[in-house]
Amino acid sequence: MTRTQEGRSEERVCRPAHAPGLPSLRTAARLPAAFYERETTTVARELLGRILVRRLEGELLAGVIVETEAYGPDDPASHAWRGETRRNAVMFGPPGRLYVYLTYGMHWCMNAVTGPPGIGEAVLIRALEPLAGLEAMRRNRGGVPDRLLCSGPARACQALGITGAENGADLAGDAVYILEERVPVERVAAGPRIGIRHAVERPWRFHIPGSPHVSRR
DNA sequence: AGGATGATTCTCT
DNA sequence: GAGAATCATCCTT
Repeated sequence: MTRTQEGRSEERVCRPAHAPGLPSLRTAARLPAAFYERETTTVARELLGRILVRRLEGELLAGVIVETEAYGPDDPASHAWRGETRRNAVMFGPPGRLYVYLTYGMHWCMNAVTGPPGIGEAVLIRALEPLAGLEAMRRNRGGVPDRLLCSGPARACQALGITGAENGADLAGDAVYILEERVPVERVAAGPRIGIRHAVERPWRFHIPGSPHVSRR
């Protein structure tokens, strides 16, 4: 346990930014499009433990993906359910792109597009374990406890400064990218997705059990 | 042109 | 556990 400036007690949550064995955030290989061009639930599981990197104003922010949700195939809960529209068009494009949308008028959420072109499927990135650029994340998130910096799809986007401007970005590019190397993931838990009205029974939410950074403890 | 609707978060009880 | 905030998008007149 450590003490924050405000005196709250909280768990020590972050891996050392330069721990041995962690890849270089700038130069390490990124996941190729072929990784994403597979069954969406498989991609959702295998994104856990990968490092998502955000280049923001010359600074590198990063976090380990600890929670995801699969959307598709044949999924009434998916934005793609009623076909392609202007908002969800990126979902129907090539895999390995970022699909960013606005919900409730104020919250951005990000997805990794999966499956072959023409198929509208994606993986919602729901939570990250902050790894680098924590000062910027704290700034972007308004000084909440570190455990809450990226513990939800909109929180993660706010922490990383991801908005509609990043919609369609190539995840093998330089603005937002995901590394190929994976930190050890002991177990993966599967359960119902959060906040949806349709197809609530499908166990398409995946997370690393025990992580203090998932959206629900 | 207008109304309904969220893959959420925060604050309060 | 409930309610509000807040608006781009989508679907119906």
